[in-house]
Amino acid sequence: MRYEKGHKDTTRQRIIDVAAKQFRENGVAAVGLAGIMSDAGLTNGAFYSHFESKEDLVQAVLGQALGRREATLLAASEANVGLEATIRDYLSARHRDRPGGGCPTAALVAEVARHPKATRDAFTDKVSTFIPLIASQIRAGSAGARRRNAVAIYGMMVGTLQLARAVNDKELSDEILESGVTAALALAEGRS
Amino acid sequence: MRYEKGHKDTTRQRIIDVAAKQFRENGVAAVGLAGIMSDAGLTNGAFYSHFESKEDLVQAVLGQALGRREATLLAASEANVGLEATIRDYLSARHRDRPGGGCPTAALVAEVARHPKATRDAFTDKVSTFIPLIASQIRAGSAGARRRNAVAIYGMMVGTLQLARAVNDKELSDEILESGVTAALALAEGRS
DNA sequence: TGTACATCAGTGAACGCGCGTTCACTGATGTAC
DNA sequence: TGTACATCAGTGAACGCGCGTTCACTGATGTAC
Repeated sequence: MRYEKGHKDTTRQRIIDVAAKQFRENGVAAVGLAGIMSDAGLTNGAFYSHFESKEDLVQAVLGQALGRREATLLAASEANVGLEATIRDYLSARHRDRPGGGCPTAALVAEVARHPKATRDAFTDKVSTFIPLIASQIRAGSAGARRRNAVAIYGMMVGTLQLARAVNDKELSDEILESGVTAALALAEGRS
Repeated sequence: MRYEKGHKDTTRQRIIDVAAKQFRENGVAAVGLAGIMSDAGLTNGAFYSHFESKEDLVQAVLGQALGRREATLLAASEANVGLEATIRDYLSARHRDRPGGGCPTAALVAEVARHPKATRDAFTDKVSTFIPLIASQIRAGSAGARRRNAVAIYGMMVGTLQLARAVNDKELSDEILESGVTAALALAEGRS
């Protein structure tokens, strides 16, 4: 072989994309490197010419997936459209039913809490940028109240999406999503 | 050997207690049966005279740990003390720092969503009983609004506790807990 | 232009290890006669 | 009262398997002279 310029970056990106999907669908601990590599069309051994370890891949996945969320939030913030669309999209049946392409926080936050410092640092950095991005889209209240409500909205979106995914009853699951939307919209409007 | 009456139940309970702690601390997927059994003072093989499989143990743990939470909620509801103490206790630094003895939902909800139907059924049953128990402690609003806010409070408590645990910055983590308390109390008072 | 060597993404077999699960066995006690 | 057998919680070695990781090797291309 010998590959065109940028080939290695493309391959690395393909591994990250596959891992991002599998991690969110099944959790980091339950996903093996062999399965990731074969879905990426490669063999086992090639993994270590792209990443130092599984943990290194976890950090790359988190950084990139959370970075994408950040970009979306930033675009919404600059377009000055308000949080409603973001909240409705986040707490939708579609998002609930497609964890593989969805929010990495909702899928992985509990696992991240048990991972090494470097991984938690990467996560913390992104959370720190999410909060003011959400706060900037809240209409009313002091700066402190807007920030407080931003944190609460983020926490509620993550928690209600997870509940809706875990519950084994479609009606209850839909109700959880709707309740989350109503309460999050109230916080987004600066009420309470 | 040969053991006094009730010995086997005591042993089974000890296994469940050890597993409940380890699962909440490290996640179901990351915890092995050998470690559970040795912490319970037993050897590998004894496991299968108490449980049919690891999944069977997961169900026993979830049922019991969630049942304990239900009993606490029920007591608070009957004492008619309001939700404030429950919320402050849930979103406390103490609870954040001791996942092993804490809320099984916050620790395991994302994993439960990926487990077999029987496990998710056990979880769904308990969530279904939690919601009216929380709703009954909300002061104002129509029955529908109280139930809606109960779901939102539950989701927010779970999500903000998880965020506070994952974040690697004590100040930010404390802020997340405080923001959750403020917003949850607002919902508990029937505002918004 | 032709030859020798360097580069390097990817291969695929192998490493030791811990997993969930199985099973023949132990040994203290209870029961039957 | 003494003997033979049944019971059963727990032991501990072993099962096959997939894990993360390592490594000698391949082979197409680029570079040096």
